[in-house]
Amino acid sequence: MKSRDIAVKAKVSVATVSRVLNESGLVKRSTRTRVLRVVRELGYHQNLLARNLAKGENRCLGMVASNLENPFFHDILVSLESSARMRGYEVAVANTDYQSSKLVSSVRLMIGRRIAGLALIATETNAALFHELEESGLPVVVYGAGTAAGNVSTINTNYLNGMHKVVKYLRSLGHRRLAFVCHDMAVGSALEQKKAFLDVTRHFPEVESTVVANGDGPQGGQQATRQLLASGFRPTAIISANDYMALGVLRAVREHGLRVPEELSVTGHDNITLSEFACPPLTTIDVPRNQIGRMVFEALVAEDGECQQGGRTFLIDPELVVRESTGPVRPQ
Amino acid sequence: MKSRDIAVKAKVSVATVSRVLNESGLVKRSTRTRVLRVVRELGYHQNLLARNLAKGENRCLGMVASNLENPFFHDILVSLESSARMRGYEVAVANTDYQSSKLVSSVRLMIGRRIAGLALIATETNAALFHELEESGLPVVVYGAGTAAGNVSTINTNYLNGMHKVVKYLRSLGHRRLAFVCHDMAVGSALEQKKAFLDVTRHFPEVESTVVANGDGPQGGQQATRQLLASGFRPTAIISANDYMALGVLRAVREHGLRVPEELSVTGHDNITLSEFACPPLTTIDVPRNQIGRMVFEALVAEDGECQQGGRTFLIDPELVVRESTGPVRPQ
DNA sequence: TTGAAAGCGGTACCAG
DNA sequence: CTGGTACCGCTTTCAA
Repeated sequence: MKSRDIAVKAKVSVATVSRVLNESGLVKRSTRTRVLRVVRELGYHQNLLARNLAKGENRCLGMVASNLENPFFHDILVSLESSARMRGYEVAVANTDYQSSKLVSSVRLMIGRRIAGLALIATETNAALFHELEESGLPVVVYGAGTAAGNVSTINTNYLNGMHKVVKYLRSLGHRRLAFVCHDMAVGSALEQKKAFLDVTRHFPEVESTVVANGDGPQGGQQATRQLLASGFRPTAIISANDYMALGVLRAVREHGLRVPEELSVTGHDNITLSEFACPPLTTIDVPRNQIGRMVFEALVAEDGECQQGGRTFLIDPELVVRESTGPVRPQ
Repeated sequence: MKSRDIAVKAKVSVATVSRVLNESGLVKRSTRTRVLRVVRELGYHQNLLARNLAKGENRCLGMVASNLENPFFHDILVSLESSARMRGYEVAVANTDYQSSKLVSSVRLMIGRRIAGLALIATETNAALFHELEESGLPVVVYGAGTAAGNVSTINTNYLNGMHKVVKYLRSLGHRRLAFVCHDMAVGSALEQKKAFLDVTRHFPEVESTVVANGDGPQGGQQATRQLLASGFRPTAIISANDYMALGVLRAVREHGLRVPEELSVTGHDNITLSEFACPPLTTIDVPRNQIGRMVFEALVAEDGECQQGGRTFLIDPELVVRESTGPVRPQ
């Protein structure tokens, strides 16, 4: 079914059909209703491929994320979608599962689709791809990596600051043996976060620390923690790279027979909704996903609806949220 | 940038460029490499809008779900994506947030995109839309609602059976006062599930029961449970419509000062990954999302890669998974 | 092995 | 207000 069919049945030209469907140009009321009736009768749906090709624009943004299963990424998507929807854009998503190859193929696919802007909310990176993106002129915003330039904007969380708040807080509770549980991806924002932990602990010479890594998610957190608790190092507090992993950390700690926070404190990062439903509710670092989603949209689409030009830089300063998974060190 | 540009720079025709990019037709080795070099040099990406328009096919499936934040839906998406990818398809997703209006607009958008098949994994329904879909001839598969016919297949979970297993199990532990916590959407699969609860409890005349509803997710489960515990009815076991809500149920029970399972048993439904990380780990009904994802793909795309024709029916018989959130009733 | 040209289903400009 | 028509960028015969 094509606009021609509608045109014939409604005894008008395709141009007119196009006009009524796009509410562009003037059309006599009677012809408009006639066309619309035929459209309804025939159950016609415009071919958006043709439409976008002809118009040369595609009001669609792309977002590629490392792991949409992690509510952190998902929340950003939801927020971005809502901003986008409000301005007549839709957003196409792709998951990379932390694989660089999927990152590349997803991005290529999106470029092929002629999206109006691209959000890279991924932990992993790919230098060649980034270069390609810079060349392309496509508005791009990347979270947690790289530097703003030309068409690419960046949004970063101040991990150093967040980590400092956590460690200072734990120190105030008397903790001196800290463990950091993080992803095993030694790139992008995961790396930043790990560096932040190392940097901050260095400033507290009395603190002993260790790092243990595994996959993202509860299972990853659980595995890493099992490993940690079996290692001989006996932390009084575990700092998790994100809340989603922390869920697994809590489980592993419990299964080891340790009570939280009486015998071991645990902190998360991101303040996802689930962190409040953890047991006990997680002390964490709040990273405002809503705000990030809005920033992404702003970075990609200018006020006037045109594509954004200059590369902008956004920095997020996260806050500490104290709940029940942390407490003072008790003498053994 | 267009294929014309490549053609000019490589001193060939656009037809040839098309041939090498699609590996269709024969091309002399030397020209092929020349074209590919130019493509790389110029960082050219095919315009997929034009390509799909010209080819008249779009190897892309659509999935619209009620709430991708609920890991149940998300797992189905992941599974479908993996099946699709293996056969050269991609999948476009849309979220409806349980709103019928979003359902309709998302589906229309997908039809406009000329997707090859559509999966409706949504709780809510819309009669007019379903009718429209039947007319369209587009391969459709719907989860948890409607009946197979023509181009539409259905996948259903045998809620009755699952519910029977749960109630029988709880009865064997001595429970006689049961509460069912579910979504407040009185349509589609949510309705089926509620009916299943009502039907099954009717078969156990000694059982007292009540139903309380709220939004999906932990907050919904929490709210509903607060309401329940304040109502005066004092259940010995709470059956949650899904694990994601159950997370909130557990929290509300805990915050009410009741211990699970000693003072109150809780069950979930779906067996999402998180159910194992709940505190205590949830007794639940396993609904195999992987299998559902594969079924969806099978229902949409035939073996030979053609569109599927006949409407098929799949029925899933879920299993009980006993963990630590349920226990025998203790004398008060 | 390659090129020319007719679509694919729309949009948008120009006449009338 | 409405119709005719030249594209949009790519695929696919048909000839050469």
